[in-house]
Amino acid sequence: MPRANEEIEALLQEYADLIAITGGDAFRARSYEKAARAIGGYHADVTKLDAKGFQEIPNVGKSIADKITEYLTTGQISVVEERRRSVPAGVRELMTIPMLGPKKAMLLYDELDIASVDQLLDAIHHERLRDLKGFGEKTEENLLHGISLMQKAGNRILLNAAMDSAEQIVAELSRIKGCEGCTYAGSLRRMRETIGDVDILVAAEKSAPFMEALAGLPYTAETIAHGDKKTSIRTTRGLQVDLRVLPPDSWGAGLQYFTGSKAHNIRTREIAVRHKLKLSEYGLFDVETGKKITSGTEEEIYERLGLPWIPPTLREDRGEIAAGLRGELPDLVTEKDIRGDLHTHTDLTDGLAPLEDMIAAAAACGYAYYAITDHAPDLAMQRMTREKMLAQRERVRALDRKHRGMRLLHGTELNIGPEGDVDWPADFLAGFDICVASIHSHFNQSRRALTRRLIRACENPYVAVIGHPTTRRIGKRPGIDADFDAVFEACARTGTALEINAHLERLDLGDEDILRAKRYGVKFAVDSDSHSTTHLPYMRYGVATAQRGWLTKDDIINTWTLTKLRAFLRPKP
DNA sequence: GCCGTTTTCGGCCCGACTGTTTTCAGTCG
Repeated sequence: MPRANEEIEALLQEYADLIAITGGDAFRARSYEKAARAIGGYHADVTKLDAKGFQEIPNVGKSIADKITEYLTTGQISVVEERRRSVPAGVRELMTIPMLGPKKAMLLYDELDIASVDQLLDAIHHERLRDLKGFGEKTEENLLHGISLMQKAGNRILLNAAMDSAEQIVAELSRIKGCEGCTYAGSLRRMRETIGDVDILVAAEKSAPFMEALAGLPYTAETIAHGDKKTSIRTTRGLQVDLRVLPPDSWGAGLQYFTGSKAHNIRTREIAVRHKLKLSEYGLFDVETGKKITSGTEEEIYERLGLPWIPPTLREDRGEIAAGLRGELPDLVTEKDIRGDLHTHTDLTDGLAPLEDMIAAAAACGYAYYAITDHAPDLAMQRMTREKMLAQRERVRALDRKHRGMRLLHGTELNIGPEGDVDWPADFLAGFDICVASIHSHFNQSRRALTRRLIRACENPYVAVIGHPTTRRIGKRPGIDADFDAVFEACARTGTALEINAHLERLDLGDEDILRAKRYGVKFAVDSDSHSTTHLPYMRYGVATAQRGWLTKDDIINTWTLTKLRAFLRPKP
């Protein structure tokens, strides 16, 4: 279901992990990692390339090209299968725990036969790690913390992974004769940042053809439940998909019910009760007569309850019902309001695509303007220099207006150091059209230090946007512990925008922080933080997150005209 | 395993932090 590029990326990444676990050449492991990333982010579909085309992908040579060919013809890569046999899958799973890399994972397996997270937990609780070389009390504590973080994320998967599966299934089921409507509902329709399982709804008179089709899809690994009204399957990737087939005339009620959230539905049902009505997945009914009033569309149901239609991204019982009753729902930003992307990378630093490719892909998104913001030198691994940056600027200037008239902004993503200072002095920063500044390290400073650090960055006259403000990685790392109310206040005071980073592991700021920040009058920038042309479309998830934070286009600087945006980007007094 | 202003070998993003050690290995961004 994901495109072949992603399948191969996952396989090669797995191979790299297996090499690292079994103590193979670290540089060889790294080669596979680099190739995996390059293939995953490559603009062209590998199934459309020939063997020669594979080697045009950066970091892919003869050996890896052969492995791609093998995968496309046989569906697997034999050396990966071989290595899998010598290392239990659970050992690799251990590596997903923060602080646990290949060496420690293998040591745990070799010495203590630990090959799953549960076994590790058990061993920690029985103090069996104490005698292991390199493991101490603090390590145990960190492991427990890491495991609890993972378990809090549970089996939920990232938004785009669920969306890819759902859209594919919807496309398949929509083709079946008798389908009068088909869409996804649940937390996916509400665009929550992680998804537990996917709910698909179909409107049709007969359910059987749809149930059978779902059970028979190539990526269906097992059927969990199979009935008249509902079928549940698990995909080969472990994602649960529930399909419900509704009679066409109860489409609206079903969609409203299965979209949720539960808390939102409780509110709507309470309103129904007050109107002497009953709302269920089958429709809106008169309590006394039992007669159905309406069920065809969501709009009709909300209307009969005295409400305007409420966008799914707002249905979290965060005041949307009350706002709807007052007629004060926000006019939410949409993807077509976005005029440009203000945080993107190229292969000059850690991006995968050359400048020209990124710009062409951005122009194809229909943007009026686009900012290139490669990393600055304080992220030492990026090896940035003033000279490289100035040379890039010349190329950017030369490409200005050359793609569908799209205007280019030359910017940078600065690193906010431990004391809140950034890479370059004022005179050099003044040469950029836009400076995004973000935290990339020293996450464990005190709350006071972190707060001061972010506020100092806001106070820098050249910093226009704070990138991924909390620096969380969903399911991997919590956000930093800063006093964000103080930061939001500083952003509003200094005219610094906060980013809504659309990277699926970040979605940072998240919806709840956005709601809080908005109350301070802060402006936002919804950015993809693309490191490849294939990342540009993730903008949609940033916009959805902005919607979940109740933002309108006035709140978001990259919906503004270039003139208005440039005024905002001018150095602060 | 990939790559080339270093060109068929010999490097490979670099530095810092952490917890363990008592001088460093492992992990991370």
